[in-house]
Amino acid sequence: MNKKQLIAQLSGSLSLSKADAERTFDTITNTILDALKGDDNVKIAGFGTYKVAKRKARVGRNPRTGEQIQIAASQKVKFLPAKALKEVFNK
Amino acid sequence: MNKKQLIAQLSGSLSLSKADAERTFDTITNTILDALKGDDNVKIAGFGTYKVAKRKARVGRNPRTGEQIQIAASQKVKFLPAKALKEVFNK
DNA sequence: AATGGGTATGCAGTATTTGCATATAGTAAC
DNA sequence: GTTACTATATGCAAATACTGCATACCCATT
Repeated sequence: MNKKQLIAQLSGSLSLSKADAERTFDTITNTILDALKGDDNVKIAGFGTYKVAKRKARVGRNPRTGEQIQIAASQKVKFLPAKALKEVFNK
Repeated sequence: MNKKQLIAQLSGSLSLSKADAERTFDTITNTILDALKGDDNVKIAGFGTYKVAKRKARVGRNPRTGEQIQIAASQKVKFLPAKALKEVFNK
């Protein structure tokens, strides 16, 4: 399922136009992103937690040449599924 | 930021009552979950991809006792941040 | 306001994932 | 239709995930 399909489905479920559904959806993702940018974890009960994980610098490798390279520290968004979410898939 | 705070913020941004904002948000998460339950990955351009990762059974260990234990196969939801999302945090 | 419940943390050791460069193929967005 | 993004594939080192369990904590619901 891609974003377009998701929007189409939401449009139906929420009785919104597709444009409105998309705007609503984008507002939500932007709100979450803004919180994360502010180094604020986002906890959604029953769904999961978004958090920014700091990754240390380390040694990597160019798989094409085999050459070793230094990889800088970076950050990425992690999503930790809530307990309820795991149970859905393991029953 | 927890769900309540997120809902409050969305309520303002979207000019919805908190009850409506919450219903909208729940509809979205449920839609995503339903797709995942149907073994369908959810790709949100510019945000990320939710996918169900199947984990094989394997041998683990109780770190308290050192005892070896068999861990059953399981599934969990993985979120892979999109390229745009990584860039936000590494600039 | 209180209480129950989900979540974070720490612990040890192993299994798993990550992420590098880069091109291509496929898909999605506009 | 054309542009933009994403998945895939490759080898390999190091970071991280995962497990049971107890504690502390914060949230949600009554």
